[in-house]
Amino acid sequence: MTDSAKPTLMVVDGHSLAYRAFFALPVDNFTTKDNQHTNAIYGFLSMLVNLIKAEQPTHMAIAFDTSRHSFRTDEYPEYKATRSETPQEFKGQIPLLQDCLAAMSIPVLTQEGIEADDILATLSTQGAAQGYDVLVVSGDRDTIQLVNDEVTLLYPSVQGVSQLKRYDPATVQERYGVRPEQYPDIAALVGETSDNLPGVPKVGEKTAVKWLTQFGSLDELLERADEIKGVVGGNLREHIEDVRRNRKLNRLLTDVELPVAPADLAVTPIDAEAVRDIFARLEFRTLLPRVFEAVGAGEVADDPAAVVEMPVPVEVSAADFASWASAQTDDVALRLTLQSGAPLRLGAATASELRELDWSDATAEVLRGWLESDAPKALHDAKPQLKALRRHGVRLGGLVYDTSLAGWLLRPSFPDKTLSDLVQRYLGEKLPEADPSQLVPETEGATPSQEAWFVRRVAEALRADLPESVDTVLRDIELPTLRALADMELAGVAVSHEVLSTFSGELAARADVLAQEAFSVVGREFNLGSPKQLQEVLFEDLQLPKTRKTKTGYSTDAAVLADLQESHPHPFLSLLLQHREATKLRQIIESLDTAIGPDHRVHTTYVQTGSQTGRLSSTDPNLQNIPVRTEESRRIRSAFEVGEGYETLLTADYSQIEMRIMAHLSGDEGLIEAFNSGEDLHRFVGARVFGVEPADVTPAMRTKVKAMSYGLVYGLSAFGLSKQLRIEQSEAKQLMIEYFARFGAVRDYLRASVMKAKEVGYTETIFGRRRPFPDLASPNRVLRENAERAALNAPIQGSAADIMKIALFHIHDDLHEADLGSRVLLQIHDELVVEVAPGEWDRVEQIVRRRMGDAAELSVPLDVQVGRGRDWNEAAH
DNA sequence: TCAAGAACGTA
DNA sequence: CGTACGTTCTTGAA
Repeated sequence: MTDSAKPTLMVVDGHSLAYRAFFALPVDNFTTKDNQHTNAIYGFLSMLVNLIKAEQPTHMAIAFDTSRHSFRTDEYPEYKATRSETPQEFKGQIPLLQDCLAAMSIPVLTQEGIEADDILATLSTQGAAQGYDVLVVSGDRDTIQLVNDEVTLLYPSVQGVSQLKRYDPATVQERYGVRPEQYPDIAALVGETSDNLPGVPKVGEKTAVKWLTQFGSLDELLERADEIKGVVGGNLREHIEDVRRNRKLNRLLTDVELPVAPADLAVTPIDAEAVRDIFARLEFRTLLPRVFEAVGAGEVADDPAAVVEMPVPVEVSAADFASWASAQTDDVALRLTLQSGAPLRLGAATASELRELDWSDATAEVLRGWLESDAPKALHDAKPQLKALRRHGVRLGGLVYDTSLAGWLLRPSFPDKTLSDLVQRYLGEKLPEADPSQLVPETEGATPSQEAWFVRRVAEALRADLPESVDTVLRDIELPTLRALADMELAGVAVSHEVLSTFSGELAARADVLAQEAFSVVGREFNLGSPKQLQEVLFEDLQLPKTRKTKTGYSTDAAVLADLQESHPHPFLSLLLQHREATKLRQIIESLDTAIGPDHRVHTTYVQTGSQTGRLSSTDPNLQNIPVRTEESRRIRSAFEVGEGYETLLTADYSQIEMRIMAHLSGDEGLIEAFNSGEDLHRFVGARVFGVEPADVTPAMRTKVKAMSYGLVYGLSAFGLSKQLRIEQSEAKQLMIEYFARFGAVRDYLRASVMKAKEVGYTETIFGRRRPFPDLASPNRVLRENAERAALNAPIQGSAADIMKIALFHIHDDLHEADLGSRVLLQIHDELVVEVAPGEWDRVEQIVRRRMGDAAELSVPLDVQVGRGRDWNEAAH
């Protein structure tokens, strides 16, 4: 504890601590929407706030290095020369950090040619002499020399910047075995690798301390260096000049001419407005109250925009609700709470009023008019609420905003899903929630109208943040898609339990037989599903060669086993593969079977915010990965049947949509011609690449260019291509050369597209959907190259997803508007499954073909394949 | 009971 | 050392 009578001067090495924060905090969580990295700033400020709160300094300053150049480099050019280049992502944060400090009225000190630590040394010396308790905060060990009875060092521990270790003379003595002012002597002898200051070989801390204790001082030691015996003695004598130089360089300057004295550094009130501004720009929400709390000055409440008094919820009758809602001109935020998919209570919020009521069939009738009208409504995660209303015969109209979709569009990589997450991130507040683990919660959760009020405010914050193109995607693509998805989920798809269970029985019997055979081949029984036990059998019992390494052992995946089978044929391998196949299919069937509802249909849930690219995902169960590749596995698809009261299933899929998008985006004339020629794509490309007539393209040639074409979309390498095609890397490389010789614009486009992404920090689809890629600027090669491949793929996969969504909601809306009974059931990325009502085939087919074909205006046609059948398998063409 | 990893299904 | 997903199973720690 510091003496409360004395003022406390805190001096901080801004550079070294921010640098530590930079490496301690994951950049992913600290990147603004315009891709400014903020991890170092956040980490530093967070630490500073904690320090201020704990230490209550009366005077304060933060020192920064100006550049790497200093009087030390003049003296010894190699000083710090081995330090790797400071990452650009770090450098860019320093000016912003200094802006923050300026707003917080904390003096920032820099001096040309002088390092931050010299400034600290000078101030701490002056401060101690003038009767201050001094706290030096630095990540540089050289500052240990400053410690004395008046000066305490706070040094970050290995755990990171949040944990500071306190060094007073006793602690230094205990840790290093010498007095603080002797520490530089040790450092001089041992050397400092990070500063590129070599010391005496074979001399570590232990030896240095021993010598210093023995001789009393460094000068004495160097004077009598010939008294030291052995190899280290020789080393010392040989490196005596290095030691002198080190000692000279690690002595901190205590007489730097500074424009300020300790007395000028008195803590002054912060500029609340400026802090709020810059924190908003850096998207720091939670830090703001912490800063205000720590400095105890400037109330958050002095900004009227920041204080938002929540109105009191008013319980109303359905009739009152209806007339109140109808009178609103602005958006109304809605929140319908549910219990097992059924409406419970409805809450609504405007900027100044909250209304709520219990849901019942009677309220449904009274509210129907307003709910179904175009009166603008904002919701969070509208889909389940839409579905609940639909089950009660209400079709919600006027959905103009969904904060869950908006939050995802702005930051597709963030896991923010719940309203609570968004309130935390965009308002920096906590959504009141009842503790679910308590029967009688201590804190009340928010009521529906209070939640709606938060929805409204989050929507406002998001509207301000969303770039225009992204807002267009929200309105013109995502919201209409949401309505279609709600209906698709409600409809479900008819699945035959009989077909599934027959198949499942067969597979179970087969898996048993295969397992028994496998056991007899190996000579013992074990769990075929356990990779661990499997490895024992493969590599110990059977003595097969070790395969590709995984984190936990050796891989036993299908590709590896197939390779193994080729090099070391063994009956067990094929039995194992067949067993895997049978059990996998059975697994899928079982999960599908248990998902069949009382209506004999399976209702998946489409997660609209489930991908980073704009695709949908499907869960509970996932209907987007139903097997199709093998003849046998397609029996599962034949269990997906046309439902009672409907005539047939229609499937429609885009052929090669991603390649078409690539042709469009790249403008490659060869590829565009390929799609306009009507020739089979891979045959056409093969003919060009191998210089033969299309008719003379062999299946092997076709396979190669097909793999290459698809690989392009994923950013594949010659290595990857060779592995995929099981050919030599040199041949793969040659294939790529030939390919690009004919389709060079494709390569040019892909290159340019990644370059552009590096520049602006995000990729964009044809329709303006964005995906940020902070890692494109990463100094870590693996991270950066992964980001490059993903950035290559994102506009292509994302544009395809946009196109399919546009087609989907148009079809959905057309069917509804034309009063047709037919309905879309499934979306599998580039395929739709439609249940066609009796007598509607022709009209439905026309709508589907037209809407899919016209979903986007590309420089190549969008080819749509349509199939028809009683079940999904039959309907596939 | 939970999380991580391996494996594998789809586009 | 090819993108994007979700599910199941085993395993080992809690």
